[in-house]
Amino acid sequence: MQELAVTYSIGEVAEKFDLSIPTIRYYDKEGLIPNLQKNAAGVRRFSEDNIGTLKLIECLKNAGMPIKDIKQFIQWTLMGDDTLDERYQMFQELRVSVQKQMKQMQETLDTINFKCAYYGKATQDGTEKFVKDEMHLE
Amino acid sequence: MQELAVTYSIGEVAEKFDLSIPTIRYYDKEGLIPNLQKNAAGVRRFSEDNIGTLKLIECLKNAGMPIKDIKQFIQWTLMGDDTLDERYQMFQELRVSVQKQMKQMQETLDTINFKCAYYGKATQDGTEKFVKDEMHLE
DNA sequence: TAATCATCTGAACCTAACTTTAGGTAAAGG
DNA sequence: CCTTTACCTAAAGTTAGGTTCAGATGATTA
Repeated sequence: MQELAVTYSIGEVAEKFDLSIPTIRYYDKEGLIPNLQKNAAGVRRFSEDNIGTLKLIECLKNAGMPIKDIKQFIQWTLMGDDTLDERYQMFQELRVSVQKQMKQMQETLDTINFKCAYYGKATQDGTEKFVKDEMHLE
Repeated sequence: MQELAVTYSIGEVAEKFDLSIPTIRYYDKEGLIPNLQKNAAGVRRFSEDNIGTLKLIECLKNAGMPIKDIKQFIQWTLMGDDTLDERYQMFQELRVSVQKQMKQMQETLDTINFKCAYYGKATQDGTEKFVKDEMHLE
């Protein structure tokens, strides 16, 4: 019984993740995509597993994690069950960090909303003069 | 009647905003802090107004705005009421961008929470084997 | 008076994360 | 058979956002 393994070209993957082809090659060179196979001609073929790794990489990048830390995490996954504690701790710290970032971003959004109201009024008035006084002294 | 103007040294400001002194000088050099005065000896003295500008700079940085765009905004504020439309539009676009970032960060947090649960179980088991199957099939 | 601070300037340096360049290979279409 | 397309490598280049360095100044403390 044969396994029919679906794979993707680097171009397809780039499209899928909205990353440039050189970026994906760079991630590969950095060791972020383990077990990435190449065909006889040396062309990369991405498995579903590799796609999963890339999804996780994108998640960690969004969390603000630097490439070298992502690399460290990938190394840990390759080392098996001995590194479960490190990985668990990493995600717990990451959670705290992301929660902090979200709180901060909410404050940022509040300020921006205030500024939108401020400039909305100011553009209506055609000047900052009135809104400036209004909003500063109660 | 004299105004007694409270001012701060660069060291105090650095402390207050948790920025390095060179970073603040760099912002000044980039023109991000208009009307920043220096005393007779050439030493910067930060007014409440300058502090307000720095607060806004921090907000815009948190929103992911690059320094050159922040600079552009500061230029606009210096040009007066003629640039109200530009500033209003900038903040409206920034709002959309930050809302998008927050949504993305929530998804990131969801993934991280899942991973925390996954590795919590795995560390208890001492192996990924069980939790891997459990969480993938069903 | 001497030394220690905190500050200054201009210029060089640094790091992360890519991007670009140059030159080359393999398969598919006309 | 020729050309276009999609891919390859290694190495150099780029950009943002600072940081570090070298040498100088002025105010305070021992």
